[in-house]
Amino acid sequence: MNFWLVKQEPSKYSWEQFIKDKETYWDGVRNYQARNNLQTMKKGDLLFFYHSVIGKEIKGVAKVTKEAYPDPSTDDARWVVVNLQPVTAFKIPVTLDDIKNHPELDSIALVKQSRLSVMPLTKKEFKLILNMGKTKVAGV
DNA sequence: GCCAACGTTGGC
DNA sequence: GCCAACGTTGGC
Repeated sequence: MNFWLVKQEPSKYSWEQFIKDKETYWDGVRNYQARNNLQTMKKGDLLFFYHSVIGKEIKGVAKVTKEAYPDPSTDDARWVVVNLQPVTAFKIPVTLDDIKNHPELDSIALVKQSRLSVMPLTKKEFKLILNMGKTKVAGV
């Protein structure tokens, strides 16, 4: 299993909306590096959902329910989406500051590559952040 | 194929 | 709301 972090501005698509929808496809990625990460995702992989710009915090955990397929929001064959379902909300949101202040997390892509919207995490990093959110997920 | 111009993202 | 960083585009 692989671990990921995806970003979205809550004014565009929020965690709260995601919970209401129960499932969504992650569209609008128009960056090759992010796209390549989407294509690498496997069903059952776990992701953190991060709110950029407003909040700047990780809100919860989601899982991949369908692997990459062509983005229905464009005719351009280069872009893909995956389907995601919410798994659990964090008891405590983990902020960008929390991550920057953690010695083992201050060099992850979220901090170093602020414009990348889909990025991989190691299992160790995933566990650390999960603990900071006071949240548990089966199998991690 | 280089690189200047431009557009977008996202932290501040 | 500003602007730095960075990715993309297009002229040469």
